[in-house]
Amino acid sequence: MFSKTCEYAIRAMIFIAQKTREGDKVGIKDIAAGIGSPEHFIAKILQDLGRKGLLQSAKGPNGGFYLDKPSMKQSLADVVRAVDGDKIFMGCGLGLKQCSETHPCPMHHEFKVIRKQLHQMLEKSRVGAFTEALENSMAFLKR
Amino acid sequence: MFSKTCEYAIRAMIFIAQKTREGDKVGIKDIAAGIGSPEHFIAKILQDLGRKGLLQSAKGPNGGFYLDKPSMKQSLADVVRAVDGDKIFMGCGLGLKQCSETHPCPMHHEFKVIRKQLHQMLEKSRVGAFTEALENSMAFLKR
DNA sequence: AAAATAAAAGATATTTTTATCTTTTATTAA
DNA sequence: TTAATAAAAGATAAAAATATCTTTTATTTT
Repeated sequence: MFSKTCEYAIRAMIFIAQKTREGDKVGIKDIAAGIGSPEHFIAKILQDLGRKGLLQSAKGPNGGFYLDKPSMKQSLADVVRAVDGDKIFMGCGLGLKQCSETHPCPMHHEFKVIRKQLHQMLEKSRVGAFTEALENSMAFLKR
Repeated sequence: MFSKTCEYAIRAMIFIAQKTREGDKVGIKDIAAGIGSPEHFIAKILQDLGRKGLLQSAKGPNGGFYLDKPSMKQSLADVVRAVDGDKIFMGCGLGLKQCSETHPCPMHHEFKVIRKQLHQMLEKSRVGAFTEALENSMAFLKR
């Protein structure tokens, strides 16, 4: 459904949000360990998310990644869009570039329903809103 | 959503079904031209689908690809499963292998709803049932 | 100021997906 | 039974995604 990069990004954002709530910044090693991703790979992904303003970071001792107030309120849809773009929300299910509302492919309307639901579901899910669910199963962003 | 391979496969199956309805077998070149795919690439994909029994083919003059009665009734879900496997229907939205009904990731239940709908939609769509929709817009399986 | 810490950036490597090219096998028709 | 046709199979190539390693820059603490 999403690229691996995007899956890692979502898991990392949720993980960082959780740590931020606890009042901590969190380093790359802890994030990689916490979500079960390759360390250098998630580092690259977070650099990119940082540049795009989806998360905050601080260099040096006691540094690490964290989320400011507005970042905590971002939706999973925002994360997906930043990483994979909006083709999952907009693109044709059969990969046809010319497919559109006025010039629909044979499956256009069927896919439209699914996409819309996926979109709404991801828009509703805020990265900072997983605390409760995660408290018992923090281990769960791994593997 | 699907791999490119899978998108081509779906488009080709619908295209072949249409030609079969018209009473013709159809060659690789026509298929490639008809769905806007690289010729050799779709050839490989169809070879694979043939081996798996999703379509039929005949070598030699007047040969080509076609669908027998049972093949015409296959669903798009069958095609997707044959090409991309069932991870799109079953896998965790966040890419977590251990995620399951009894040990769900934070987004498990939300994704479940979407997946189920996608699954049902694809199960309902038969490769042989696009004729009407396509008659006016056959050009549409291209690009 | 110097040493230590941690992210940012840059470069390289591996794997997977997508695409292409060539040869072989089966079938038909003349 | 030979020539032509068309898919099957095999081999190779290019591009994209995923992963790793090294160097640099910014920050903090001593």
